[in-house]
Amino acid sequence: MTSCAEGGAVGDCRGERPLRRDAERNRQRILRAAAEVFTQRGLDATLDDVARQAGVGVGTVYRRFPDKETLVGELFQDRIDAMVAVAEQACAAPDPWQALVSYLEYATASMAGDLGLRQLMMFATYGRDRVAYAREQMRPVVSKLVERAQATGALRADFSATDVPLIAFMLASAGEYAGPVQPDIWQRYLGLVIDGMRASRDGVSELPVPALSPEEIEESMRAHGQRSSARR
Amino acid sequence: MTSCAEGGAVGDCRGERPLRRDAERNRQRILRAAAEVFTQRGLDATLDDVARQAGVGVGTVYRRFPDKETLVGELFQDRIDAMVAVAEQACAAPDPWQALVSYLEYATASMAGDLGLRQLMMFATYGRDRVAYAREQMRPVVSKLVERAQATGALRADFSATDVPLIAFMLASAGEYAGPVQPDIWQRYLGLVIDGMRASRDGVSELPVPALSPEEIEESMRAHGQRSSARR
DNA sequence: CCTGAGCGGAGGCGGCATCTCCGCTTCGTG
DNA sequence: CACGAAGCGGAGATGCCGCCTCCGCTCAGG
Repeated sequence: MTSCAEGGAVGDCRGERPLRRDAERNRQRILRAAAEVFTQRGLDATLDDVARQAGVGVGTVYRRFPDKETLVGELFQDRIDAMVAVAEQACAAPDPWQALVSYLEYATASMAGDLGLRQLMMFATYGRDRVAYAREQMRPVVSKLVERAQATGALRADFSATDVPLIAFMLASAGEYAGPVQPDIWQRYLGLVIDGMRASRDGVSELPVPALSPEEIEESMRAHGQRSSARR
Repeated sequence: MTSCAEGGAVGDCRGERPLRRDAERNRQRILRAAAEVFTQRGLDATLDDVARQAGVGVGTVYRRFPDKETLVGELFQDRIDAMVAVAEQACAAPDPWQALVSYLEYATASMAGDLGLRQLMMFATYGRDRVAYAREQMRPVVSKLVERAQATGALRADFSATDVPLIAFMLASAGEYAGPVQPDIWQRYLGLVIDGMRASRDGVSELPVPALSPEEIEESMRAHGQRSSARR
């Protein structure tokens, strides 16, 4: 299918044929649109949705990306990489407790703000090995983060490195529910969890975000009902 | 459609016509099967699935329950009621802190063990007003639970009654992820959160469940991948 | 100006969930 | 026991939806 491998023609052909300028522009539009759509509506979103959002025809999308999986992969690769990179940076921070907390916050924020990423990381419908590899890289780094924090005595001893991804996912899920109404509510529960992670404490640290009001809860429920019928 | 309202026949007819014995038996089977299926696989499960599980034909299901919504409603009504009832019972407990914790545990356990209930309560695709009504009833009771626990000084002052349902949902979501591998993992994070809810503490309370091993996390991911492709 | 890369979007295809229909079975009553 | 009605099963009608293809037209750019 490659345009040049056919007849054993001239020279090396593996360089990307440079793509006409308008085509390249469309490619970028598609990428941007896909990011937006998958982030907000999750991986269930249609490539037709992406096309509409990008303002191009479906055909254009499929010409550029052979299928959904490829597009999703290309899109989230760097976001996953970032996850690993931030963990490594955190390792270099001076205060081990703060380092762990920051990382947890970063991980949660990423997943809370991005339904697609959350689905990708936790339910592996698409980039299984990609994600598995990232997780593999992450593991020792997070372990180190946890051990160090425990060594200073700030982190409770029964906390485990594997708790980190699960907590991030869990908090992000809370955010999912309240998403349309108060997207940052996860910060409140992260605060709570962090206080629970301390080896000991006197008093409490202030929760960064106010609780939802009963009306807001009600509204969340309504919004979710609408969304799931509108989306499907 | 009622069999008796047709011709202005004898006496009162609103009593349920008693249903032949085998039919009643099947009805029960269906109800039991539906409970099992919706609990384990969520509200997306098909009525065909329910029929298969019950060992009856689809037709039988549809003859007894006009549509999915009716069946789901009938099924979850008492589970929702139980949620309210337990809250009220908790109010009567002697130790306010323990009462709140017990209720939180009960609510989380219910949702963690029942995907259908979780979807029903949080995403309201089906019994919107039923759930809304239950929530309405629950609200003052939970408020009381929270206020009392705060009055004793055990519960941090910035905790709010609306945090209760969100926390339950959040913890249950963690359980959802680890479901097939370690269904009780939510208890671990409930422990963590509870320690975070205390106004102050010295040291930590033991977490009731060990963390997942890296292998178990891996396995969860794999299981989820399979499940979502097998189910759809 | 002219050529082919690129475009759009209708529509083919396959899959899936809901619900119906009708010939056969079973209950239970006279 | 016999027979009418209640009940049953499950193939399949129906409608919907997501993925992807195809072909006639457009327009970038040498």
